[in-house]
Amino acid sequence: MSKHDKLDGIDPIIEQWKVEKPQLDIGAMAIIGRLKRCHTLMQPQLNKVFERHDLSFWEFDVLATLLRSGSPYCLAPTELFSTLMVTSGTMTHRMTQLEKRSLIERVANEHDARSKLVKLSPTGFDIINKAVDEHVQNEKYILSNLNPQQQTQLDSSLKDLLVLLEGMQKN
Amino acid sequence: MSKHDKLDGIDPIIEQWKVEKPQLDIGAMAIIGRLKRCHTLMQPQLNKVFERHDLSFWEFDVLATLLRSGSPYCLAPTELFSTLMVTSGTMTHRMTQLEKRSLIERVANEHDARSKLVKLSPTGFDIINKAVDEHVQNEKYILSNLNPQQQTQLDSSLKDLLVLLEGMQKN
DNA sequence: TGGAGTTATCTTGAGTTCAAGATAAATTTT
DNA sequence: AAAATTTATCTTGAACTCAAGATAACTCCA
Repeated sequence: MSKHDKLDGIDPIIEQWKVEKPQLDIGAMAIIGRLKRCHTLMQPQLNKVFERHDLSFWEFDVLATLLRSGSPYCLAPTELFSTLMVTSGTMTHRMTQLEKRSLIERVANEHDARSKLVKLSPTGFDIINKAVDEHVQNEKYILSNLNPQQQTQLDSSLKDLLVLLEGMQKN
Repeated sequence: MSKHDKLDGIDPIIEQWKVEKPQLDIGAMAIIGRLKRCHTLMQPQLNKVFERHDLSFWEFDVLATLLRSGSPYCLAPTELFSTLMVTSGTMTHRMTQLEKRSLIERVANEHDARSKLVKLSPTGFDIINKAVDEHVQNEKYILSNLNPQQQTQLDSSLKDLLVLLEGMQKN
C-alpha cells in the first residue's frame, strides 16, 4: 500500500474477495487480474491507429509479421500461424480476407507444393509500412506517462513472466 | 541485456524490426508485445482449472463476479456487464446459457421492472465456490517460479500501467 | 519403388463476441 | 399528467475463432 496511493479497478475486487473468502491468498490473483485488465484496456487504444489505416487488429498482425520478416516479405502459412499463435483454420480465413483486399498475394512454393506462400502486395507493403510507424508512435504515447524507470521495470517484469510462461508451454 | 540472459519470444521479433526498420524506437512495442503474449499464454493455463469444473472462462467470470458480490449473490445485468467489460448483448447471451445450465436464476427486480436480476443458484454457488479455490491455487502455482520480490515488482508495474490505462479511458 | 507415417493446409460447424437497432420502463420537463 | 429523454435490456446479423476432421503432398525406409 505504500507506493500506490492510487487505486485501480482491481483493488475493489480484491477487497470483495477478502470479505467473501478471507482464507484465500489472493496475491497471485491480483497480478493476473491486472494483467488481463491491462490487456483488455490496451486493445481499444491500439485499435484507434489500426482503424485510421482501415485495418483490424488481426489484419495488422498478419501484415506486420510479413513486413518484419524482411524482403521479399513472403512466408509460408505455417510460419505465419505459428508466430501469430492462431490455428491453421483461422489463418486460412485471414489469408482469404487479405487476398480479397489485395493486401497479400498467394504465390507458388517451389520447394513444397503443399503450401502457397503469402506475400505482401505492393499496396499491402505501403499500408502496413505506414501503419507500423504510427502504431509504434502510439504505443510510445500510451506509455509516455510512465517514467523511464517504470518502463524498464515493467518490461523487465513482463519478461520474467513471459520466460516463465513460455517455459510452461513445453510441458 | 544485463539482467536477462534468457531470451523470450519477443526478443527475436525486436531483432527483426531493428533490421527492417532501424529508425524505429521500439521500446514501447516490446513492452506491449510482452503484455499481449503473456496474456495469450496465460489463458490456457487458467483454462485447465475451468475445464476440470466444466466451466468456460466466461462462465467462470460471471459466476465468480456473483460470488464475490457476497450474499445474496445477486446482481443486475448492467452491473455484471460493466464489471466484466462486455456488451449488453454478450451479457444476454451469457445469462441465457447459464440459466440453461441452472447455474443462475433470473429473479424479479422490485425496484426496477426493466431488469431481472441474476442470482447464483445453489448449484452454481457450490460449483463456483470450489472452482475459485482451485483457480487461486492455480494462479499461485503459475507464478510460483517468480520469487516474492519479482512478484511484488510485477504487481506494482502492472498497477502503474493499469492506473494509466484506466485514466485514458475517461477521455 | 511403394506403402506407412508425417506434415501443411483447408473445410466445416459450432461457439463467442460486438455494433446497431428495437423495446420497454423509469425519470425529467413542461 | 403527457411528452421527451434517459436508462436497461434484448434482438439481430455479421465477424472472428477454434477443434476436429478431410485432403493432398512430402519423407523415409524396407
